[in-house]
Amino acid sequence: MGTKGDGNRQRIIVAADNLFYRRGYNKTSFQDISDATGIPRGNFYYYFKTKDEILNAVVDTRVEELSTMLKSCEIQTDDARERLLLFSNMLERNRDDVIESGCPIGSLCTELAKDAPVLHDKSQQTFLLLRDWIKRQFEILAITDADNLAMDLLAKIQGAAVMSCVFNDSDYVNRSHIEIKRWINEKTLN
Amino acid sequence: MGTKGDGNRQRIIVAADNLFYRRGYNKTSFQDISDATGIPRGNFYYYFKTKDEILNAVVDTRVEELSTMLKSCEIQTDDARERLLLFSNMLERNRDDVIESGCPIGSLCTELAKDAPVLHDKSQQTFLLLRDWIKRQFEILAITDADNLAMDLLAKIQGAAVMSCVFNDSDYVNRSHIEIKRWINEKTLN
DNA sequence: GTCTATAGCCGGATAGAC
DNA sequence: GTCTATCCGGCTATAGAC
Repeated sequence: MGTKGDGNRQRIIVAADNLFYRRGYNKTSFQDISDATGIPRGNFYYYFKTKDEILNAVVDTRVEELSTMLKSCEIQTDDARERLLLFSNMLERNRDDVIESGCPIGSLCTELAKDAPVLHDKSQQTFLLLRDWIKRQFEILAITDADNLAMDLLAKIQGAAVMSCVFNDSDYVNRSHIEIKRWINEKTLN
Repeated sequence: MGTKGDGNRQRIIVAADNLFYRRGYNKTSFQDISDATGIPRGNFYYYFKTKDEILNAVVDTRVEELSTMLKSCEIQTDDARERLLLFSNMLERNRDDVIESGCPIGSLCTELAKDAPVLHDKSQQTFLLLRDWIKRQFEILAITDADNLAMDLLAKIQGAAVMSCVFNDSDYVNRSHIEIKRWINEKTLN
């Protein structure tokens, strides 16, 4: 804590986070992270025992950051419907990245579901946080099947992310964001 | 044609298809395909110059097989609404595989979108075939925005695939298939 | 057409000097 | 804490015998 190494550790996590997203976990090498940070390959093992540990740290960071963002939605308004719309607006800001590389959360999870059960479980944590938060918003509104609705909203978001990435289609992204907001209103109004 | 080698070529494609799906393209090695087929590694280069060429052959095969399946839907009924429902039933048969490894088409495309533009373009072909076929069914029913509806249906399917794989949730898969059929009926009836 | 051997590279991980 | 040198294994791909 407070030592110089913490800065490097953080820089490794940030660079790895970005590379895992743009290139995928399996295609990202220590050399790639070294190139991005300027920190020599061999040095990584002072901060992390294995590549898997870097992934763990990346997911922990994502969970923390997402948690902070969701809390900021809660601070901005007490209306759970408006919170869900704020959350949807947050997604819109990642438009261009999603077209290029898909959803950072969904694509990582899908990649790690293949032949890497331990890492898949870890990457799932980001989804669990989201699912629970969305569910709570529906519960606040006294809507039944809150958990199913949370799954449906996440599915809508993931479906839109896959399609916009597959077809590199920015018009589709815009359409789907409008549709997501319409859906939130349909489910939460009256 | 008709030579012995065509049989081996085909066996390589089938094994690679399966492995690309279960392990991902990047994690699948020639050794893996060799283990699965019994054909020695070095022998692959008689049939394919590079790993990328194997992917090309795999996608070509998928496009052909999917095309055959869609044509069988067309033969079974002239009612485009029923065709879409038949297509939805086809998806249901892959339930367990989707929970384990996601959608074969979507997950491959998402993986290759990252840092492999040429391969991404190739893998897109399967989606283009689907999109066009679904669109034509809506057009037959004289429904406007046929292409947008095709995208919406594909997005629903992809979203459901991602979520069921992320959470290994077979209840959710069942729910989502019911919802997809309800959606098809909603859009095509009256 | 089939198979073995191996080149040549790059990956993750380690050892140890400073 | 930082950095270099290096091991070892697995990878794609090639050469060439049969």
